[in-house]
Amino acid sequence: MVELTRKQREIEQRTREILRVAKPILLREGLHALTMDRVAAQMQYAKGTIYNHFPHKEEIVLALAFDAMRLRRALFQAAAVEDISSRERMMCIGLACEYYTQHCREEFQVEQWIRHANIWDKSSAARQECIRECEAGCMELVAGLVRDGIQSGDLPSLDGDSPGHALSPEEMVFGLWSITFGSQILSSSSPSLPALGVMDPIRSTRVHCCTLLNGFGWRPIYPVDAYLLRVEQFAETVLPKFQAIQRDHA
Amino acid sequence: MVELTRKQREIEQRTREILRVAKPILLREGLHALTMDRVAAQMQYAKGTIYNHFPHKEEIVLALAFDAMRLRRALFQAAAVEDISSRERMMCIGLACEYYTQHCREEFQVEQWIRHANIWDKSSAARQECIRECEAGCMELVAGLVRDGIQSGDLPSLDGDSPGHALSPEEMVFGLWSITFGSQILSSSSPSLPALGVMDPIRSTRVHCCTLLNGFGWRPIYPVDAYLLRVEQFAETVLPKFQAIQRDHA
DNA sequence: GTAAAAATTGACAGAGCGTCAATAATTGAC
DNA sequence: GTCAATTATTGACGCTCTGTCAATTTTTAC
Repeated sequence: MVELTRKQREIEQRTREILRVAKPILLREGLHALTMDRVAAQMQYAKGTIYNHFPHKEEIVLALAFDAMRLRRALFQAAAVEDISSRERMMCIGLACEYYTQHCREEFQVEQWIRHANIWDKSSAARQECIRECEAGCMELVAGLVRDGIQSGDLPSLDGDSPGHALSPEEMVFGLWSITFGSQILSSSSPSLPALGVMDPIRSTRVHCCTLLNGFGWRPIYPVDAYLLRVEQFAETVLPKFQAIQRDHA
Repeated sequence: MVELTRKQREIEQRTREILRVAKPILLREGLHALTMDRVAAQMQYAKGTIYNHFPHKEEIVLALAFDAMRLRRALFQAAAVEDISSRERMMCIGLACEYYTQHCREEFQVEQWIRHANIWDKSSAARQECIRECEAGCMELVAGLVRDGIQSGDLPSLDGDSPGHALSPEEMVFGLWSITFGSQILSSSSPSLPALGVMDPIRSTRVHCCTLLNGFGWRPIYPVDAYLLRVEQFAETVLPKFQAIQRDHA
């Protein structure tokens, strides 16, 4: 649509280059090591030029996080369109989460930075909006699955005949989101987890999700053992897909 | 035990005073506003004196967070000793969490700062240990309840007769911890939650915990409605206790 | 009362931030 | 191809915060 001059393309290219340079500094040495001076020096540009691209380093961090979230969303998307039952697609979303934390470690790590108040508050409304939208997109994908479940009759709805639960689709998403998110944060920020007796947080989280989904009455109801086996099966199917998506993203 | 000279008491007193001064700055204006110069000026001391108490501002933040966590632990403790069934005491722990996030807002907010990598990494091993210990203490309280449940026969154990679940006590704690922690973080860092359809995150979280506990097979098994009512009942009992603890803490 | 120990002070060096006037490069009209 | 207008680049500068330390004051112990 928009015609870009050579110069404009160059500038855009450099924006990407700045992110490429900033990422390892942030990941390996932390926020305090990421300085505009250093990025400029490493790229052989003057500091002012970097400031033309990003008004402060926090925006660099948020831009990196946005990239990371786009990868997450792509994984979710791939998981959500598998040609299987709604509950099983939900299991695949879980696998996407696992894949993201385990095999897209850098992206996962970068994503955490947006929760830091000083970074979030400092960044522009526009970029905040991008991120919110991406997050909402992920949530919407999952909520869509819940609605599919209700539509297909696999999942009793709030005002349906089964009084076993009392949650709207979005509230169910909130529960799954909380438990997945909570486990991931605890796993990544609490190195003492094994010492506390949690040997295999991934397996635990799978079990918890299964328990929650069973509790919602989402058919087919799985005994935990069967569920764990089924997840392993799906993992083999979707893993190559996830890998391809990760490769394309870079 | 230890005899303290007047001077030593003065110094200890001042350490507390520094925290008292720093807290509102951190809460209301954020980390960047919390500078040693400013604390010193506000207390009418030279900057060097403040540095005698804390080697950098990050330690001030961690000290504040430690205070906050001690309050949390005290609330947990009060909840765990209620003279009711193990499952019901677990419900009270949930209420303690809710109380902490809702009515000890400042403490909850301060506690979040320890998750910030730059703050955590910069602080001394000693203070990190204090915090870890306090966190482990909270976890241990909950794990104790799970063991009580198993002992009393209300909760089928891993190698027991009910194959309905497959988790160790610590893994169950991990699940409850994750969902509670996850909800709290999402609620506090995602102001768009209501916009996404999650109107009452506290109620949702209660339902999710109930679902999880039922899924563990923890007797008495509650239908969601009955559970919500029971929680409200308990809330009335424990609220005054919580309030007293909060008052004493200040 | 006095000497040793401990605490306090604030000036200072160092580092990063973000700005901006000066300079250089690019563009487009003729 | 030239030149004026536009746009991009530069790095020195002022500012703020950090953490240190030698000098000074206060406290302690005898």
